[in-house]
Amino acid sequence: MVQEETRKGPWTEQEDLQLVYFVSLFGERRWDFIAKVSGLNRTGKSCRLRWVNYLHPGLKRGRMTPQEERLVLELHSRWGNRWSRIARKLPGRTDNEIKNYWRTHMRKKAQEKKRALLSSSSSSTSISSSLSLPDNPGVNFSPKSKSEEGSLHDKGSCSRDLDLVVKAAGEVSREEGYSMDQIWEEIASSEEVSSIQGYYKSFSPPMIWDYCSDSLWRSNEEDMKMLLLMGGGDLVISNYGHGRGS
DNA sequence: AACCGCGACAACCGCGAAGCT
DNA sequence: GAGCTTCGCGGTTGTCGCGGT
Repeated sequence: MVQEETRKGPWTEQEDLQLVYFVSLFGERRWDFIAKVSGLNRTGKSCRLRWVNYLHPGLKRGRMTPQEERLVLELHSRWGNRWSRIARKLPGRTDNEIKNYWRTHMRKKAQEKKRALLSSSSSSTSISSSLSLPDNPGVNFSPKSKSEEGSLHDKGSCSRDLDLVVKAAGEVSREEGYSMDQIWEEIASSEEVSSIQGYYKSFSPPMIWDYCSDSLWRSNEEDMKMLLLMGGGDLVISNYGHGRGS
């Protein structure tokens, strides 16, 4: 038995096309089955992810709007890292997208706070010693990349409540180590208190995510088959957008 | 022009829950 | 009820493009 190795990495347009077609035939379930019969050399898991995060009709692409940003902050302060739950309240956005946004956004905030803290307490060594500066390797900030270590040269603006939270976080971290995520959580919850009150009450978007999945797609099924037969994949995929710069 | 830092996004992995036999 | 399979979630890593130096 010579089994081809399962493909990993970026999806090609052809793979997207195949996946879209087979999901249209069999629906959004039995991903292992779809992976098998489609001839895609992918795991069911990978197929599902690709569909949910990229190929699903009705996905919004592009930057988050200010409303969406506020809603993410609000919901995160309520539910924590329940990304899928948060995503259900943002039609067209995926949990992955929100998660990525959150990490980027909060990382930036945390870095700004760290810098603010350092500049405001340069005379005191107690707080700066709690942060994971290059010369303080013992503290659990666990940066995954150079970018997370933060540059000391940039300037950032910030609010008072954030200062308090990060200061408090610094106190704790001195005691026993404190993860970046925990600090971000604190930052977010303080932001929510200061700036987002009442927003959620006035914003309750329709849950199109809940009903768009099958019905929307099915209307295109015949078109899809035609395009496959005609070799018109480029057209279809361009409608979904494909990777960067589409 | 080359390099670097950073943001944005895609994709993988591990684990637990849910569903099925 | 046990064992197995499938699915979904959250965390993490990798890659690419862009702007600044």
